[in-house]
Amino acid sequence: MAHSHQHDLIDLRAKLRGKDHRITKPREEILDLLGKEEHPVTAKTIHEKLSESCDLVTVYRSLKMLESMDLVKRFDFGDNTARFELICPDDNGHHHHLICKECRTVVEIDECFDSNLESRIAKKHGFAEVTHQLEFFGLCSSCQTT
Amino acid sequence: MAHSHQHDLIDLRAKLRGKDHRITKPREEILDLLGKEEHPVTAKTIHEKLSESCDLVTVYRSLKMLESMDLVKRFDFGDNTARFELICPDDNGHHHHLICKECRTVVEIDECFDSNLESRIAKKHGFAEVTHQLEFFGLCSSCQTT
DNA sequence: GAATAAATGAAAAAGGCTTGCATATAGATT
DNA sequence: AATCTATATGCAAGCCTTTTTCATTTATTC
Ligand SMILES: [Mn+2]
Ligand SMILES: [Mn+2]
Ligand SMILES: [Zn+2]
Ligand SMILES: [Zn+2]
Repeated sequence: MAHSHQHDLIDLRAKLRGKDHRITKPREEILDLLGKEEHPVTAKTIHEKLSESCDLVTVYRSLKMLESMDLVKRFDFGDNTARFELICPDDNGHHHHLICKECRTVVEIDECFDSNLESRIAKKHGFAEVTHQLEFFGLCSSCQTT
Repeated sequence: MAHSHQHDLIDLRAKLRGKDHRITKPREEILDLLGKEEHPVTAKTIHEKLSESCDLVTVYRSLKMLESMDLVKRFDFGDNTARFELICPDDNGHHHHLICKECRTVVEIDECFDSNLESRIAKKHGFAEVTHQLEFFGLCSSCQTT
């Protein structure tokens, strides 16, 4: 844990260098915190979990910056609240979720549709750099028994 | 146009009857207006386009009601603003969009991935009534030349 | 036409997120 | 280690979408 954190920080320094971006306590701690989360979390949740507290505005600004550096990815579960997840190298941030409409339980999904669909759509409409946002919604086993 | 509107209204009456829901001018006109749109529109846009104006709150309330009756579907293009589209019978409201990250141009997409993916995911995690939200984002041909 | 349950308007507020500006601090320079 | 400078932060204010409250109006039933 301590080591992987150390590693993250080295990576972070490398990524931020030359961009005139600084390593600050809030940014460190936000990354650290995100590294421990299993699912996307809201800015508010992050703010509440910070041990060395900072302003909520700083959390928003940090997240925006980390997102722009491709260290963090933003997800949208359809409740008017952005959620953030650390981008991990194996899926490069590209994965999806299954969310219970009732209790809001989240399951990480590692499957995706065939990429041909996306490239076909891109080509058909002359679009470039096409990506997608895909989330599944349903009723988890507990919530079905109502 | 006039006829299809008439038809919509008959449908509407049928659907609302028995639910203690009433046919009102704002609801009629919102449905009428949505029937003319090619892409999802925001509550604000709808409000601005209403000829017989009503309060924006009424637009929100009407949309929520129409959504709950499965007459209208809500979409999320990732800009913190809900967009609404009339559910048309041929796709039953299930379709997706391709949105230009730059100019926000919207293309209606009628393709989707194989439904096996969804049922596999549902089964694997014990979820029921699983649906999905899928939107594509990219750069349209005009916006690529930057 | 009267009764009644639902819908509306108006004002206020909630909630997420952003902006402006003065102050503090990271990282570079000496 | 002290200094410098651009970047980051805190705080207050504001923006924007959406919701809530409550008195009034209106659609539908009888
Ligand atoms: Mn995830
Ligand atoms: Mn559409
Ligand atoms: Zn559930
Ligand atoms: Zn474009």
